[in-house]
Amino acid sequence: MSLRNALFALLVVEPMTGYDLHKQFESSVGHVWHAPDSQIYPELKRMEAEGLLEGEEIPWGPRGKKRQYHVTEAGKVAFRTWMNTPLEYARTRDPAHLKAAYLEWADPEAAKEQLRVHIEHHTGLLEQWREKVTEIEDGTSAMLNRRLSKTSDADREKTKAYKTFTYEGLITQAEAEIAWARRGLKLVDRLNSEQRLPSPPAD
Amino acid sequence: MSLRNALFALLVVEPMTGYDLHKQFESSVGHVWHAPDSQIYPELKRMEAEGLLEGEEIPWGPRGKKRQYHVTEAGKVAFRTWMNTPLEYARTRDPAHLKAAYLEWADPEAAKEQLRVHIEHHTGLLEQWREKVTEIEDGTSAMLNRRLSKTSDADREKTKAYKTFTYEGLITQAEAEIAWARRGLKLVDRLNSEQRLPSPPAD
DNA sequence: GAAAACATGTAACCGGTTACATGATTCT
DNA sequence: AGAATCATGTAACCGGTTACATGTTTTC
Repeated sequence: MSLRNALFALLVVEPMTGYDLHKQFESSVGHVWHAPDSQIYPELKRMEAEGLLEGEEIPWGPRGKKRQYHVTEAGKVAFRTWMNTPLEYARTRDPAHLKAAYLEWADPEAAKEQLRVHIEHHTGLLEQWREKVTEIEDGTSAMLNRRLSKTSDADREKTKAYKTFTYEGLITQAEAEIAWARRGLKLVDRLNSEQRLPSPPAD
Repeated sequence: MSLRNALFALLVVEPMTGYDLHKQFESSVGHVWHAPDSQIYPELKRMEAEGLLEGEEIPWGPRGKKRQYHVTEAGKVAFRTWMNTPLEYARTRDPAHLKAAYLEWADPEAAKEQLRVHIEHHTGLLEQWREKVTEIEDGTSAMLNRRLSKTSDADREKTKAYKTFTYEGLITQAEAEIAWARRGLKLVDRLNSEQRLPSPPAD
């Protein structure tokens, strides 16, 4: 049940509405967790019902209103407990590698196209993550600055360090995927050129 | 819908029963895909109903029987089509990295314990995958040998090469995770020793 | 004779996705 | 006035997990 903890992670920094959270999932945190609004709003209600959050009605314009949630003490305890509990590792389910294992069933061109898409996908991620690291280092991340402004001096360095550490991990992952797919492209070429050009007779 | 394609991948090699498939998911293919029997049997029935598989009742002992499935031509077309279609990349949902980003909320000891578990988990995977590569190279993989015996000479090298390629990719991933978590351990130590031992006065 | 492995399911549940639905406010 | 954004949901569905349920055959 990690959606709940992703929500905690954002709400311990500052109170937010469901819509604010939804936007966060589209950007920064969205890189490690994503959820559609249809999941966010009901979960917030459940968490409030369980006493982990407290919602406050805030007027918005002449007739509109919105509900801003903040984490209660019970909520902080729950979040801290989750943070201290080791993860359970689920068995892998990796379509990209499943496919790679049976690539002899694909047309060579289709195989290459898929490896190219793999490279593009992870190149896109890589760029975003490098940007994030730059933002953290330059102090130009709005979200992180808000978070740091509410953090004690002692914890400020930690907060930044762990964020950087996370993104560096994701960068390493992406780089590994790209390198792997590049090797795959060469492999497809090699396997198919050999087929067309059999080894010369040993005269 | 990749369970279906994982089943195809196994059944195009040779006919199998649901139980055989279930065992496969516990071992070799289980590294890139896993499914419990409660999912396998109904899916096989559905695939048969759709004409993608054909099941054959096989007597087993005096009273027992089992159902062995083989892929029909329509099934092969479906599998090949999937193999030629690029994957859609779903948005990430990565509990380990989500947690890492907020590690300042965990006790330092709990944080380190989780990084250690991460290392252990991926070390275990690494060992299994290295074994797989060795098996492929030595020709000691029973499953792969059965598969190769039904493969034309031209495709034999491809089959082996793509399998090796896949496992090498998984090895790189695991190594990256281990290296990352090791850096994390050092980071936790550094951040907490600094706290206890503030920088000496610049006299 | 007992245990391990073979063989095949059903049912309840759960987290997540997709599609649908609606209305207010702010910006241009 | 219209578009973009803010704001909040419901409902149907789907893939996957967990727990439950049952019987046969082979091996020791």
